[in-house]
Amino acid sequence: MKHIAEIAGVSATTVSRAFHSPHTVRPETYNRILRICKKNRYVYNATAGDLSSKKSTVIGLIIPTARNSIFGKTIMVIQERAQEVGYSIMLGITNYNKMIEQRILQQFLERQVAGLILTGFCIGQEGYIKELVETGVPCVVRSEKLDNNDISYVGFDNFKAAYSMTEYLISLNHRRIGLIIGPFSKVGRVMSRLEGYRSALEKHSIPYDPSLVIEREPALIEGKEATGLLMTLDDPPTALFAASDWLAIGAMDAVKQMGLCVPKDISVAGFDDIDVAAYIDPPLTTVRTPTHEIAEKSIEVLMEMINNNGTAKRQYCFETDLIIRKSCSEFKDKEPKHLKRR
Amino acid sequence: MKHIAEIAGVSATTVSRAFHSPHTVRPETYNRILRICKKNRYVYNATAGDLSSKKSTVIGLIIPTARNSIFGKTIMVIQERAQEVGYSIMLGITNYNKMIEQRILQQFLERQVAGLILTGFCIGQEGYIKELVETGVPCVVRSEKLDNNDISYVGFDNFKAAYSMTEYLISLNHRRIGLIIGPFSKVGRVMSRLEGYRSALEKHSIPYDPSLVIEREPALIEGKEATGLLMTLDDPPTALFAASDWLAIGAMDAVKQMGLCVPKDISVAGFDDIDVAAYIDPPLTTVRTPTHEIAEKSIEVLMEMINNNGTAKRQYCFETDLIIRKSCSEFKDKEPKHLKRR
DNA sequence: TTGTACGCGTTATCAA
DNA sequence: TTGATAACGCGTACAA
Repeated sequence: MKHIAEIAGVSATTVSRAFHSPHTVRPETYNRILRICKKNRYVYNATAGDLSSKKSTVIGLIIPTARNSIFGKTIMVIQERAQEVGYSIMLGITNYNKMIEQRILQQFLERQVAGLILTGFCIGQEGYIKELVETGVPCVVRSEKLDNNDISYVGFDNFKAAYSMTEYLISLNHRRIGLIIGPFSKVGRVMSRLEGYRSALEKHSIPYDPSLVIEREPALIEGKEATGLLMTLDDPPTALFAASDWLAIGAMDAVKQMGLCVPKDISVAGFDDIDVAAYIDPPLTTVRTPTHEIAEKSIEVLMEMINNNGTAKRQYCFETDLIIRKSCSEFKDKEPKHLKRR
Repeated sequence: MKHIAEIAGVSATTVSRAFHSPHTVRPETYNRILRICKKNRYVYNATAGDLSSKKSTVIGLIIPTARNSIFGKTIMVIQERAQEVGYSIMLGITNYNKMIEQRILQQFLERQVAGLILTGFCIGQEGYIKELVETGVPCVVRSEKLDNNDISYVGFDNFKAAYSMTEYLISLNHRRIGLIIGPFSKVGRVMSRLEGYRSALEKHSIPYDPSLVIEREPALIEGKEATGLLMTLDDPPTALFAASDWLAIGAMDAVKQMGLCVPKDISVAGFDDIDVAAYIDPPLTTVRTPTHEIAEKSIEVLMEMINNNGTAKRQYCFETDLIIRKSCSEFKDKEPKHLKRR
């Protein structure tokens, strides 16, 4: 910049002004400066600019995994919106690991991010996050509904969503409902799902059987393996609720390979309503979460907080929908192959 | 830092040293400093540090879309490796749009990224990229095989991969092979795929029919729609080569909804070998690209370049594999329903 | 082992 | 409309 200033015969200050407030500099000078910048391939140093102005134009986005396409969508929406208002995205992936989450958070803070979008957080981090917020770091938690009123969030009710799917399965006369679920021991929103499942069972006086619940990371192969375990139980389930569509698709594959038929022999339900869910055979009955809306609202809220010094707290809880397709059917006693055999 | 220094009764320099070369400061002093940092919740300002040391510990990653799970994998691997060596990832998504690509590139440059990992680049950008490289910005292009020797890349031969799949379909006696393909008019590596297809046809003296080629962004719904178009042709294809698994899965769905059977009535082949490809019914025959290896090698090469002032140029071209599953079969005259009907 | 002085590339402030 | 000067928070060189 100093260099450009010399060539243009003006002060560095004027060059700086040419960038952030062009109207305050004489058009003539302005054009000359710009021309010289082009010619000398000058690139503005946003790092120095941020330092000097004590601002920041990067926001940190933390997600647990990028394998899942719902996070892909989220990333796209957020990055696009951020771009529009001149912000860049720093991305961190935790793998559901608390240590990594901590490290990334620390890294982002050191990088002076203007704000943070978290996808929930690991169990035991709430205190830390709260501290952050108190320090004045704009921060919105997405995909989760928090009890804490001090933290902004944009999410949905995981408990309720899982509850209603479980209840739907129960309404189909299922009593032995297997649950293949994400890392509930690590992440609050997944724990809420488990609680929703348990609560629905309880409501309908169905005893909770821990052997029907398997904790797995959301991936096809995990769903497949877990299903293998579940189906070899002495008293196997007649329905499988996989709290992630990937797990569900993996589960369906396992079931088919056992020579069983979905939903005739066993019902399978998912969670998320990813795009493929409708393309699977049979199309997957699942819970639709408003991924797109959440992503949009998250960045919107964050920008609002940034422009208000992190003061404004917003909490949005979107509705989820039960998407009934063809992978679940009513349980009729003794019909399923795997039960008959015994 | 100055503040911490005052409290600790040392100079700011010493505090600084306590962070990046602890061994040069007396243990006693070191511990005191660290304690005070904790107590005062001091967070290091990496932005200022980078500015001062004229280094940077963030690398820019540019991808066309996050919807595709192969990019998800890529992101995870790269972000993980980067994390390990203390680098942060800035993410940019171009949506296959040249203007956006330009803007993101510019933004990243202004942010003083230490290096760049590009997923190919839009047609017409090569000059710009080359300029970048000449300027000394460490830069590796992934997922593509470049003709240009001045640019580092870690990719595979898109031409060859498409060629061999097309040839495989031809070996199955198909002569009318529909091609549903990504934005080849925008992106070089997709164009290579198209050329591979054409070249294979030519080799086997099959005339190229433009009406059999449809350009779509890689998404389920696009594959579905494109297939609808293709199947209503006067002389419809007997095989569909979708140059992305998502397109292929969409295509299979369309085919099924027409009451046709894969592969009996029509063969469908994909590209990428995403995880679900094996879970679809019938399992998808596709081209496996070494996503994981490419991601790993990309970041490895980039780090190497960064440590060598961007001097070292590396070019890696990995092999792709034909994964033969069940979605393609030999074409026997007059057997397919949609041909019989006519 | 520690401190001083200076510079990194920009913006803010104030004065001209 | 423009410029001089002092920050911003840190690293580096050199001296002590």
